[in-house]
Amino acid sequence: MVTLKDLARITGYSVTTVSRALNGYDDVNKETRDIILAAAEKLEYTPNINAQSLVTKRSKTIGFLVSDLKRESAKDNFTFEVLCGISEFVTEAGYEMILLSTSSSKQKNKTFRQIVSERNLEGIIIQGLKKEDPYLQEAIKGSVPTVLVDIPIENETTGYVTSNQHDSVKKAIKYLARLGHRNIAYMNGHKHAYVSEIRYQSYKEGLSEAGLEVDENLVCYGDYEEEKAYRASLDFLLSNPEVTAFFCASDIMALGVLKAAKELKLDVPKDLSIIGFDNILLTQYTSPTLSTIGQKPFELGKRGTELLLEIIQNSSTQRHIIIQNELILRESTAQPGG
Amino acid sequence: MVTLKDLARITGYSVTTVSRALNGYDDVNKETRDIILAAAEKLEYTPNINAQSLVTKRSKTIGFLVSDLKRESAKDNFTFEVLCGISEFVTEAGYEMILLSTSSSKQKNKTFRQIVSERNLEGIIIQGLKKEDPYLQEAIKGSVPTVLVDIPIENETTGYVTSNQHDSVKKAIKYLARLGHRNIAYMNGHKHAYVSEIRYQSYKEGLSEAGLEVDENLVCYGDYEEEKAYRASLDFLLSNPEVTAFFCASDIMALGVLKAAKELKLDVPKDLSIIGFDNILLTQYTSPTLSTIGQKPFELGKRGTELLLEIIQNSSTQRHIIIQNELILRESTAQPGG
DNA sequence: CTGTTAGCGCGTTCAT
DNA sequence: ATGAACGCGCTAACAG
Repeated sequence: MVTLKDLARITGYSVTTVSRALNGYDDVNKETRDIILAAAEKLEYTPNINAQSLVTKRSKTIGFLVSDLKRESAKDNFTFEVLCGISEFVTEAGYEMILLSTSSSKQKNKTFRQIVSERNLEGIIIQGLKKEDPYLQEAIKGSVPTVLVDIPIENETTGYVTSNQHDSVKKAIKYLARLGHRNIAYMNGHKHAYVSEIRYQSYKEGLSEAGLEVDENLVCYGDYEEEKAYRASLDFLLSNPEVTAFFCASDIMALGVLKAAKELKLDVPKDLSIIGFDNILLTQYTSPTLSTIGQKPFELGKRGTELLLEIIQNSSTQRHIIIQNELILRESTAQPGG
Repeated sequence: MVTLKDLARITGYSVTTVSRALNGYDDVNKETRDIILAAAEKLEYTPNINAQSLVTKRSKTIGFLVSDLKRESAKDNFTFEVLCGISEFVTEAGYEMILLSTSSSKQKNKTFRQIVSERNLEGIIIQGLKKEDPYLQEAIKGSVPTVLVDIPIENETTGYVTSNQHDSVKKAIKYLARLGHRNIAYMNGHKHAYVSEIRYQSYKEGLSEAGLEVDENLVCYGDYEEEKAYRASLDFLLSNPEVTAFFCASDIMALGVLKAAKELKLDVPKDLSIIGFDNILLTQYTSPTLSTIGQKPFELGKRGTELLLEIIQNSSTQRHIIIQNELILRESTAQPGG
């Protein structure tokens, strides 16, 4: 490892001068700078960011905090796409990202503030934490620059990125209504997620705006899991034969509904239309292919990082960014009866 | 941020004593220790790892180096699963992981060694780099503890994790032969990946051991992309109607072959059997569902991290770990002709 | 323009 | 059993 001291020794200048030459200060002789730069290049000098951050308080590092990354999470390429988006922008900006996975056991030992100060993190992006998660609460109250994915809360040091879920869900519901569907069911996820609430509200508003009545009995809960959605919809479809369309808060649950429909010999879309949410890769390969609301998680990650760095540098004019979703129509939607 | 100095001021002891009490040295009075520990707990003290690493040279941080994480990589849940595995073990061991994504532009400015020393990384896990990647070469030659995923190279400071690709590919080929297939084609990926070579070799050996001749003309190249595999196999199947089975070096390419078969009105598996590699989620949802060789990327990540930490601590007895794959038979394989 | 001094937060001699 | 002094690699205040 080559240090400033090494460069100082070799070039004959003091550590201070070397530091200033390298950091582009203009109070250093041009020739001196050239000599130092040449030496740095030759020896492949890179500043030790840890040492730098100790004095400047700027670690050039942000954290990406996600809920417990277990084996099962691997299916969730939403998180991964967000991650890729973060990675791309963070690199461009000369920062690096550290992956933080919460686990309940860990939370007992370390507070959010500790995790941040341990490594001088300049900011944090949070995704997938449940509403009541203590880390989330701490992040919102604290003064560490934070960007939330899909959790619409903002304050002095907190911003968020999300998609126009409200509009896009309403659009999907109204689309179904326009096709002629009158009994449109909703498969919701668990109540720990902010998005469940938003999507549910939007579903109800969509119905209203389409002139349809809201019937609380047409709501199922699938916990964002295929298996649970499958079982829930199996029962549900049996006892509610009047339902001709299902809007699901996630594609994974839509797969469960699709499976249940097949089990019940219901033809999709002839007997039952299905719309999911996320546009996961699978939706293009099921049979029938699945209509869905497409999110752009990569963009969420990228723009979220952008926002975070703005908050860190105090150069942000706004505290939230909305990415546009798109309604993607495939084979799983049609007029009732075909 | 609460520091050792703060604790010293509050408890009335010196910084040195506080440091030793917290680090479990036994040359400190029990009462003193209790007082200090209580204060630390109360103030939620956490050591600043950056400062620690400056003096101990142990940053408690490893890097996960992957090839350019672009928007398209998001489909690749192999990488994500490896990531999840790393995350799980790294956390258990009190380490943290930093995500490093290479890009050719970045490589011009920074050498591998620089990336490591910049943040005092204790070790690196490398996945998905091409054979000729300069970072990979540097990693192997250098003295930074390194674990390679699916690249069988080992030396004093380099180890690897991989799966028993050799055996599992041969097993798949011999299975097809036992079903009665005589003309088994191979869809290879690009030549930049080590695994392409290994799988190709194993394919040939599998044929030989099954008493079948190796015909170089039965090899296609799909670059690990669905679209390319689709186009390559479309041509190929037209001009090689005797082929009744296709072994593919990845599921993604198997999807391309499946698409081509449908395009050509070939029934899978009656007219054409297909086996893929990876066991991606999609393989369970295609129609027909896809037989494949299942890897355990989560395990690769987890065990790889385990190995890396052993190399770092110099406690490793071996330098490589092999995870067992499994041949998963679904609907895309049958006897020729049905 | 350049060097000296100081200190970020921490662990580690070496005294006492 | 405890503390003073030093240094990790770096930037910043001040002097000259």
